[in-house]
Amino acid sequence: MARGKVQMRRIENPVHRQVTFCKRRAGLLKKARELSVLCDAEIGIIIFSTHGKLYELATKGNMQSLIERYKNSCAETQAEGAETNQTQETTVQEISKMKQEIDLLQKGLKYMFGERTMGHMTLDELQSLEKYLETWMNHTRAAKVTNANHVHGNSSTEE
Amino acid sequence: MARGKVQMRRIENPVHRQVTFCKRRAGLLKKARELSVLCDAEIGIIIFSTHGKLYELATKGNMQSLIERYKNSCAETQAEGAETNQTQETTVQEISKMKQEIDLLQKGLKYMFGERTMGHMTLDELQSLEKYLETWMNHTRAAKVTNANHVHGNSSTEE
DNA sequence: AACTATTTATAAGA
DNA sequence: TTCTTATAAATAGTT
Repeated sequence: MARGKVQMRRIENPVHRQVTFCKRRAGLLKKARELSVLCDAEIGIIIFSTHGKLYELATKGNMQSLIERYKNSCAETQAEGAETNQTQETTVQEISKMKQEIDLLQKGLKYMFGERTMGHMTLDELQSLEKYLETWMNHTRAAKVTNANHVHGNSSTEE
Repeated sequence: MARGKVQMRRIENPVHRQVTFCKRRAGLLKKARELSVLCDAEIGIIIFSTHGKLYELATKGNMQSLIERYKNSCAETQAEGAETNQTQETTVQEISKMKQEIDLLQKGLKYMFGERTMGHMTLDELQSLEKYLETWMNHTRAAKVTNANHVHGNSSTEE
């Protein structure tokens, strides 16, 4: 991009290619961070060099949680295509809320499995977490009953 | 970057933010494609807008295969770390287990927030979920006490 | 969506 | 490899 245009094809000289890779990789990640901050977007980037070395960026949380969100989003898109009906109106907000919950739950999980991240959970977070767990457990128990009913007999309304 | 520098913070004006998001997103994806071609790298980008809309790029194959490669690469890196010191031995397994838990918890969350995915949870999954919630709630309560203690006084062992 | 004045990224050279 | 610099590219504000 400077001192001469660059042809858009693989750089054959390995030294040039390596140098360009370093520079442009840095540029790409910088641009991604800027986009994330300026526009409040969540961005993940995975780069494998020619030789298989991994470089990554996740602007919120970690790559794992981003991948989970990605998978969910894909699943939803497919579901929308199948449905095309009204129940999607509130989905954006619900998803946003879900994301927060998942973050909270992931923190909790880490703690539960013995990592020393408890220090990163505030008292407020812990209290929220406990509240969710309680509510949730009730839901789960109710679901278990319903689900058991379905298994044992009337499944007329299932998908 | 043109006609005036831009402050590196969230653009508050929603119209400006949206326009910038479009422009910079296009720029970022272009840069990624160029890097991939010039340097023969495999690149994946996942972008969630403020409103949760997904944009993605995978320069070789599809995102799914890239994610698989990413997970393998991470697992290898962790395994290497494990060889160096002993306390990492079980980390890969723990992470794998955690991932399963998160999947379970996400399913549960979806149900809790009223999506119709309950049909996708088996009775077994619901029972596991309930068990985890119970165990977890106990942990959380214990943590709350510990955390409160730290807040109120002895913080001698904190980082 | 198209236009430019500027800023930013970067290819080549030191 | 890191720094410099001429130039290409990206883009913020405008129309």
